[in-house]
Amino acid sequence: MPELPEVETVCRGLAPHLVGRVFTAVDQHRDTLRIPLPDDFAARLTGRRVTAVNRRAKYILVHLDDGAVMIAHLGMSGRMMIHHGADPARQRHDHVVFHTDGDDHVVFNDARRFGLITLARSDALEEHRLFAGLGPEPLGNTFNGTVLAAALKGKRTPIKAALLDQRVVAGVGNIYACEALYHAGLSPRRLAYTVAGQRAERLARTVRQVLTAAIEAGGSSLRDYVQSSGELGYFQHRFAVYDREGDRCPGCDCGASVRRLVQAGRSTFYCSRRQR
DNA sequence: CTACCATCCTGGTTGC
DNA sequence: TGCAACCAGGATGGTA
Repeated sequence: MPELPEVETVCRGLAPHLVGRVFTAVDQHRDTLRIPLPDDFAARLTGRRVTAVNRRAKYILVHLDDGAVMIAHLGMSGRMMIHHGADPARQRHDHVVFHTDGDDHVVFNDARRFGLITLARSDALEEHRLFAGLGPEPLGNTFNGTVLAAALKGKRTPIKAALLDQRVVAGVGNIYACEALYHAGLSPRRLAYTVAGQRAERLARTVRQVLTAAIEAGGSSLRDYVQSSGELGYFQHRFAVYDREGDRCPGCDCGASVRRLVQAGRSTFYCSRRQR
């Protein structure tokens, strides 16, 4: 489920249930997700109080009172679900259950196991191998057209692929790359280095706008729940092009229809009239 | 550098 | 209805 808006939504859903709470027990049902869980994972969390929950790129960060941080990535199919009251029956693909001293517990479920959970020191996060090299946060105040153009300079790869490169900008995935390019009027095939100046300004702006609008909508729910509460995000109803092959281009009177192409093994949706 | 491919894994949808 | 092929929100590593 997860690009930046979905991960942000999950963090906001988790925070009220975790911040200030103590992990009373952690049930670990699997040793390895995308990477192995740390040694003594459950023991290192048990008894710790959560001080904050936030996000970097598509990573969920759960900060603990001993200076450790739990890093979680949802991959393609990961979910963090909040369960109230007594333990419900374990569901298929529930890998870790976090019990707190509150009324509820959090379950990490991931059918495909492309997600990961690990631990790091909060004072060394930016040097952690998962974070070293990540580009700017698109909703942060360091991201703008100038910064984007600098990251794209000299890159002869298609702009669509460049937006998916987490070193260029952190947190954009397949859906929002398509949407941002559409709103910027840029062809997904355009070579990245040609996006500079006004084009880069425009693209930086549309990336920011589409992500912000998606967060306000609670993210997008395709096949899965997004919000930890189990509610559905609804930004998918506002997609201009993503998964809309054959639909009329929605934003103008160009009369063209949305097309699909494959780039770097991923589907790209676009309007060839509007996007140049 | 670049493009391209395969890989990790499961499940839902589509088409015959 | 059965079954196989194909597709999926991500990231990485290898090859030419």
